[in-house]
Amino acid sequence: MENIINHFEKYLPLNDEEKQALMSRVTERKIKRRQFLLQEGDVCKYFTYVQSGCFKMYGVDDKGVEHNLVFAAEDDWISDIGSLHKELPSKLFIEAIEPSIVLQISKGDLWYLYSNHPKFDRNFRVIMEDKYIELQNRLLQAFSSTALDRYDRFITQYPHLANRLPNTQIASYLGVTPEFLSKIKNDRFKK
Amino acid sequence: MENIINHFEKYLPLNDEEKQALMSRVTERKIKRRQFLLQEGDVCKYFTYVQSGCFKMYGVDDKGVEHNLVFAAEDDWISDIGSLHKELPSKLFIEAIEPSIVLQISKGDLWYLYSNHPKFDRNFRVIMEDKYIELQNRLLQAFSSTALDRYDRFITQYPHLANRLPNTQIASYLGVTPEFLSKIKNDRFKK
DNA sequence: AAATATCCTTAATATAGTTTAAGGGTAAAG
DNA sequence: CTTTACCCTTAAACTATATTAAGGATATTT
Repeated sequence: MENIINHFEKYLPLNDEEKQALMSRVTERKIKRRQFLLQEGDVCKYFTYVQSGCFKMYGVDDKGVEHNLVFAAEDDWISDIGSLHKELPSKLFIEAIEPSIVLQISKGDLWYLYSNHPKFDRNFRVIMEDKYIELQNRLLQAFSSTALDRYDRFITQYPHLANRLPNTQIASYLGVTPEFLSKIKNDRFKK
Repeated sequence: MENIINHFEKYLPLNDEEKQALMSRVTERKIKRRQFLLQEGDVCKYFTYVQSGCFKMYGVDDKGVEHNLVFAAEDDWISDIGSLHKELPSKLFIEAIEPSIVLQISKGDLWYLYSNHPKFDRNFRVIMEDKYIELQNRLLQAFSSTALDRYDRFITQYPHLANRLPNTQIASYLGVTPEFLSKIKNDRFKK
């Protein structure tokens, strides 16, 4: 629980009342490797804070191939925002890559925090903005640079993830096959 | 001015005081074709509502090729959120594709509206969410479907844009060259 | 209305990335 | 501690898309 409080206090200090409100609205869960927080067709019910472990959020195409949209490790958030806010069935999966511990806030509790403690309003808006910016950069990269460039940037930008994740997951994030990523790494090493 | 009020009232009705606050914080500008609202290296100063006309927001790669991230036509918003909120130099351009009329809100005025009229807070959060969802879908598509599929979805999802925009702009949005888009369209027609 | 700039198409050649297949290596689960 | 499942690599054949080049068609600007 301390982690999530520290997380918010990176932006703005919380008073005791706010800490209390947050802690009472959050549910801790232990998640096994390969367990799902969300499956395609279900409505996303929670905004999830990752206390420890690691998750991927991905879509599956017609051929059954998975495409990783985002990873979330310790001290990060994960949710299908679209499904959560509009209460529509998700097209995505959220799955644990490692055994994990999460803190979840339901949509109702999130609304409660927003309207009773405006500080959370601002905090969550900043979180959303950061996520938006991340996606925008990713999209620009996807269109304007080669797979090798994207790999280079990935390992410099997310070194903690690059070490932990199997290459097959990184390949899916970069938008290439594992075979091609293997080739990229080999070519890169030779230089 | 009526347009922007109608726009907000799609979500929630505004009272006179709110309408007044909005109208007094908004600046109308006439923009010529090819005029920029934002250029790479500048800090994005405004959240812009498009009353009439059409804009593109794009990045330019090492080779000088433009990559369209989003379009915004009548009754839509456009801004480099990252640059606006963090006050950092943008890596993007926002340029008019047609002669346009816009209503702009500065960051300061936006903050004023948020803190004095909570309804705008909710409205702008919904706008942001919608933009986020749009980007997320676009990213998933970029990785999981072929250029032909992306083109098909584009013309069914944005028919009003598909008619108006030159193919070269659509190609840049889809992430292909104009030559290849031309081929796609030809193949598609033959079926 | 003329002049200029931009846009669209076609086609040949080139390339980044995929597919298929197969063997060996590593980590998870019983 | 063994077995099963997953992961990584290599390489050859294949495919979607890029590049280059060039001519004709539309718009915009003068």
